[in-house]
Amino acid sequence: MEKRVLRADARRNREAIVAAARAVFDDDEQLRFDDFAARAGVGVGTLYRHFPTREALAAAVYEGEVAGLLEQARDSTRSAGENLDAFLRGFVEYLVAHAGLARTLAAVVDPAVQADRGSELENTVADLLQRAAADGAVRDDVGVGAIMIVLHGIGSATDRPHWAAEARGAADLLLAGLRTG
Amino acid sequence: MEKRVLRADARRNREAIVAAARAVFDDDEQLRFDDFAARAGVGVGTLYRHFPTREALAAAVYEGEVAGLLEQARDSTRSAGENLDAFLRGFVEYLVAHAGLARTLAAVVDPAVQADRGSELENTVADLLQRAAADGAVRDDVGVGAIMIVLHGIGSATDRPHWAAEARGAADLLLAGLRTG
DNA sequence: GGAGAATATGGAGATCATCTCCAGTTGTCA
DNA sequence: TGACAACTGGAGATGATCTCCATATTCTCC
Repeated sequence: MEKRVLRADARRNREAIVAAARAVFDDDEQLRFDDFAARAGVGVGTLYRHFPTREALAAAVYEGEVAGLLEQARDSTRSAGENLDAFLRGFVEYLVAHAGLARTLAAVVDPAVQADRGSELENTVADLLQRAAADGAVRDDVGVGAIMIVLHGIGSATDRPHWAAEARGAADLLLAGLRTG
Repeated sequence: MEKRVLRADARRNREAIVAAARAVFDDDEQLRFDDFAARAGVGVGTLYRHFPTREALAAAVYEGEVAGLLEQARDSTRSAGENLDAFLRGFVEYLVAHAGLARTLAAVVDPAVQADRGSELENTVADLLQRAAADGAVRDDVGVGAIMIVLHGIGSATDRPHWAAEARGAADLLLAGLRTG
């Protein structure tokens, strides 16, 4: 986890790049990596300094996107079981609504990277799961990993003809499986 | 579905390429596409004529691999429910045992391609599912797509630290979800 | 507010994987 | 065995990726 403070121009450029990349991904445009620089009004060198690989760029976009979702994750007026349920369904709906983004990110974000850094997404799901299990709302012998795998599957299937419906089906299956004693 | 009969030398080369590729994938070697040709003792041109893209090559390997698994899919001494259960668990075990292969294939075989051509794998799962549902062994409101998505997630998660365990966990969840009324 | 020191920039061009093309070889069939 | 179609191999064109560094911008401290 880097601590270095970026110079003002560096931060500005970094943000411009991420913003441009998010737009490109969301539109599902297929762009040469170099062109992301042009989109952001920045030189190639700058792009590469901030994001050495396509993956790094995708990870940065991903982080920003997920942050928004995580905020709604915990709602104290609901039970732990309801929270888990709502979050997972919400996540799937988000993916469905942003297929382009989901496609790019799934294709490009290495699951191992997310796992290594204990991604916030995974931590949040782990927490929701643990609370729901403690409440007896779901079984307690399932790891977060299994859930992450299913989520990743959903995110990487955007090209399937009836993806949206199938994604919801997979989520249903997942939640039904969790509720099993 | 091609019908053309290949000349003897062409068939020989094609098979050599697929065999070499399977070995490379299984060892999880990262090779320039051109080098697959050298591995198979064949010129680059030949490689490209048979397999215009990396995906095409992966698909050929994939087809060969899956064929083996499908043979064991139906066992008339077992109930439809048991068959589905056994096949899905067997598939996961196969992936676990061939992580390198699973990684490459998942990374490279476009899910849409599989879906378009009604891949044999999908057809088989659909059939097993339908029979199990008719038997009342599993719910009847789930499409194959949902299952394929989970399987794809399992196949693409090979880089996660505790992949094997998590893969089995995901399969458990899937099967438990299917059994729900 | 100005003189360094530190940090960041951009884009020309090196590098390297991908893919095409076709002169030559091999297999097939009568 | 000859004639023709099918197939081969690999040199080189193509085009994306990434490096390098002379120049520019920001920061710090007096």
